[in-house]
Amino acid sequence: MRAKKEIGEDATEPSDAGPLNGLDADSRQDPLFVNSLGKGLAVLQAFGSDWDALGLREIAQRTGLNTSAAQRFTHTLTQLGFLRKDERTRRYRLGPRMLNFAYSYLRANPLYDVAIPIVISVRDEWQETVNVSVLDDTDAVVAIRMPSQRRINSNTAIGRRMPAYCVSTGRAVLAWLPPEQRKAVLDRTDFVRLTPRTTIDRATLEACLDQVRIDGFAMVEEEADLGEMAVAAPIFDGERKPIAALGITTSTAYWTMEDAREKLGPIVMQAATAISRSLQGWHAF
Amino acid sequence: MRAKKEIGEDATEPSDAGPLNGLDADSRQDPLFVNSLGKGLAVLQAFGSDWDALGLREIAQRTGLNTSAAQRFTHTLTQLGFLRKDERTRRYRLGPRMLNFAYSYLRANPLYDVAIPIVISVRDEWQETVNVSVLDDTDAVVAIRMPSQRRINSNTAIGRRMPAYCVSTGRAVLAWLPPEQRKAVLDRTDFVRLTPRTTIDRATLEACLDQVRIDGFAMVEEEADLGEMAVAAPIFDGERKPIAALGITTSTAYWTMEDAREKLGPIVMQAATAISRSLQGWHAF
DNA sequence: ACAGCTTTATCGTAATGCGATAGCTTTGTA
DNA sequence: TACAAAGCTATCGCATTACGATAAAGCTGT
Repeated sequence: MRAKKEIGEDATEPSDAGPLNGLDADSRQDPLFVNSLGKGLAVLQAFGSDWDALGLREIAQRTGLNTSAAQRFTHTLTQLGFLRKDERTRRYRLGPRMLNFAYSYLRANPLYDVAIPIVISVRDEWQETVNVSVLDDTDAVVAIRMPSQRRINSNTAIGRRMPAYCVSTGRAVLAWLPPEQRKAVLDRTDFVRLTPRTTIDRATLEACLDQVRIDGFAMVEEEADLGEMAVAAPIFDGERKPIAALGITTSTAYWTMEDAREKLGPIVMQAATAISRSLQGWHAF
Repeated sequence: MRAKKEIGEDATEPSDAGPLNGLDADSRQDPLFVNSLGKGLAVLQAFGSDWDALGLREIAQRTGLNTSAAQRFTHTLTQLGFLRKDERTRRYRLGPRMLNFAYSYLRANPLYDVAIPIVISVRDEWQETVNVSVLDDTDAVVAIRMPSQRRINSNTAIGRRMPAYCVSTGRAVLAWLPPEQRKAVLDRTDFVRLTPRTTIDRATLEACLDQVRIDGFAMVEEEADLGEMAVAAPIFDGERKPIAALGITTSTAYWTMEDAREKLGPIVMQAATAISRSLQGWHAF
């Protein structure tokens, strides 16, 4: 009975195998993969943006775990302080300890220290929302965000993930990726039309990225959120790898494309360049 | 009973069964606690604020795991995208996915949406660093931070944790906790002298908290960081439980205590009150 | 090139997590 | 108020899963 189902090798086994219905595709044939850890993290990720707390049953449903497993994992996470439990309603919420991870990430990354003062001064000078996003595979993830007074899109916060192809910061990084990497990322990308103006045609996008390289910065108008436009320029690490981008997000109500191109383009380029300069000697991966 | 037999009906098993009794040794008393999850999260938390990536051996050392375990957990976390591995140096770093957790936490909490516009307007009007911290047991954890231009303490970022007793936001919350809760928290607190001016005497602190209640806000000067002073007022949930505080942090070079008390005190009180007002109907736990 | 150290791969073992189930608490409805 | 339904908690035997020792393979530096 040991056997461990080595894929198609179990002629001796009485044809059971089948309905093990492993919930996680990755669990099956990777002997180094610790399933319990994956499940536990899945529980944490089950907490979406809902304002109400989750009951055990709902957590189980969202993660695909059975009640017993959900019970064990919520219990463990509560003990460790990552979840909080309302003893009265018996529901769970994420605890402030979840912020620890962001802190560790930001502090362990020179990008944060270097970019913060620059982001702030650009924001204050132009009174527009400024952010720095890093590329994570096919997504652009907001790492720093300083909202302006007039346009506070509060559904954006640190950690927000958007498909790179349709946001300015994402495109700024994509444009400077080595060709084969750009191709690889776009191959993995799932092109979805987020607004009527989203570019979902691969060829169009590639042409756009080429133009971005010529311009030195990326511009996007209403391709991710209606009413928003953004301008972004790439940030490079010490090996000239594009790892992030600094972007200004504003409203189509305040700027025309032409104005933005003319005025904000040079601003983001300069700011991003200043950050890259301070990142000499840093190797990201 | 005996379910689980759907898979591979093996009656052949001689039912020897191991005596799993006894032998608890030092294993955890808690049968619901999933050790693997705890260890995996310990690995994530092993990444401190160092800028250099960690090798397997160092991770093992920091977490107290042996090499094999560290290997499994780093592997798993890398697969899941939480760690990144430099294939050349074979070292690990936290990946941007770590920011997901912060995003979920912030978005799932009405405090964030409500506080952001207020924090921004206070910051812009006074040109001082404004933040909102939530109480997590004995710690105050920064949840929102808008640094001013003139004082950018970049070693503070979202998620920074400070002992509640020595920071203004922490004291503002402690002061309004119900007496028995305040006592319980302080009982658990480890009083450490962070600067020469830190209050570490319990009685002095309690008197200070009582005064905070009278004043309506907390003031702290150089008790956590030299050269810094801060003023903070409590934020309440719908059940009038103090859950967080809004604070202004500034430099002793710009303000005297008297000026700050007179001018900033009312500001933070008003801002915090406005936030609390919008939090009616919200029950935190 | 060799020695020392770190990382990767392998594998037998038993401890750990699994999941069914029964008892208990809360919520909803008449 | 009582009853039913749903959700949560506690328990337990079993086998799957994680454990950790070890050997092989890669680096690093003298």
